[in-house]
Amino acid sequence: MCQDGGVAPSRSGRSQRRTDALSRERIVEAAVDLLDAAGESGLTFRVLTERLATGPGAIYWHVANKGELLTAATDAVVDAALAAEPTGSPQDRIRALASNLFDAIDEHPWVAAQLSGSSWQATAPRVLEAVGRQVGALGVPEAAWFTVTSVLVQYIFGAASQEAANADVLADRTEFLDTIATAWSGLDPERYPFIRTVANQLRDHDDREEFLAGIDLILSGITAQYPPAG
Amino acid sequence: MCQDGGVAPSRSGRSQRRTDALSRERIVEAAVDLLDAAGESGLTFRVLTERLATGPGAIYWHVANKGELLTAATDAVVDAALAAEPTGSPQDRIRALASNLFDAIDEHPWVAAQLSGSSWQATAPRVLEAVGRQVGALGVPEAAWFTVTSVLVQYIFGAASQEAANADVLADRTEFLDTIATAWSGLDPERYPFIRTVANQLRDHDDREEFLAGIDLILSGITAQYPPAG
DNA sequence: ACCTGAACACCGTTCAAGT
DNA sequence: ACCTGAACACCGTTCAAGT
Repeated sequence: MCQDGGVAPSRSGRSQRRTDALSRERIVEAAVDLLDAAGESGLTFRVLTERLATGPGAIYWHVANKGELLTAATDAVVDAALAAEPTGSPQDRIRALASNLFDAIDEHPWVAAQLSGSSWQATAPRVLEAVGRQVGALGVPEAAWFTVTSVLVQYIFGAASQEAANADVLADRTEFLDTIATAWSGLDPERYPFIRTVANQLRDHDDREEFLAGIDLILSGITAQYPPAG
Repeated sequence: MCQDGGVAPSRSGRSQRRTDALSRERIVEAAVDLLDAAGESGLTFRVLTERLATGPGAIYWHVANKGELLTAATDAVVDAALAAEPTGSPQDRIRALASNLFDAIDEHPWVAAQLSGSSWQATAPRVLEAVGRQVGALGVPEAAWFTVTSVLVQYIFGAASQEAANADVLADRTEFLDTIATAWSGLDPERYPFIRTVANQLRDHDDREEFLAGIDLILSGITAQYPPAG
């Protein structure tokens, strides 16, 4: 709880450790930990104050309210995912960016719900910037930059969100897919002919692979609609 | 409120048989109303019991907990959006389905957050079935049905969710876009060259049009990767 | 400036009791 | 079977008071 590990020798009998003074950064870090451990309902001010060994008022000094804390936590995760500069062809870079974002949401499933809420406002510019640059490099005409970039970003977060929705439900991946596939196989064939046909494809598919296949499909569409100048 | 002894013979306008008895259906209906009116935080058991003139225990008799209620409400909205059978070419039908889902989330923004949570489990089969049938009709080989359908559905919900995120923040659409565009124009040009270039495209864009352009882009990709048998 | 901690209004949920 | 309503544990947030 209050491990000190402090470098500074202090005149403390019962004084607060200055080394781990509370800060916005430390609060956000703890929030991410709690969210990772137990999902959105795992982040409460009581648990947070206990973890940080303070009172609620201390946290409110650094953070306006729970919403802002959630936004800051989301921001931290997305920023980390965008930190690595991708290399290679524009296509390769788009795949790498998409991969990193997908993995980040997979590891922090609570981010998905945030991004379809008001936290999106704060995060959008950085994500659009990172993807948009590569769209420009792809040779897409400037008039279509925004549209094309939006499609990619919306797909990335749509796919990652559904991945997160699944991750929420069951930890064991293959067992989970098996359960769903079996459930789907049992649906009324009159009403769900497509689902039944496809149930077995679900059984041994790889989410990440499927996701990247989707990126490639969209990249194909971009090339088809905006062929590289030649 | 208006407690109405039996089945009143109605004569004019919409005939609405009112029964006093509480029912799951009536509860879900009220929940959707509350969510529409004030978002996710607008749905509380207190407001709900008041609206339905009962106690919490009565609601718990019909519904297991708040989560189940939220899932049921989400289901109701999505089902309504899928109710209309689309007509025309497979492409037209996919556009129509996408439009209907987009509009449904635009009208009920709280649905977006639900679909990236556990409610997705319950809703997925119907959505996939509706879209998947058209993918089959498109001439896509069966081995790719699931992948292609997933891409479309993930894009639809990704785009709709971000639309919902925006809708949450401000009611007035054009004023909102203007605010964002202005904010974007003010970003550091060193770090956000793409965003700045694109800020003006944002100013007079139409969300729905943009969304449908995205659908067309993906349809292009499908045709490029799986050309119709000649 | 930064932090404490009791207090407040509100939340989802339960349950003995009524019909 | 269906409903009532008081009660419970917990939540985000505030604020007078301390350093």
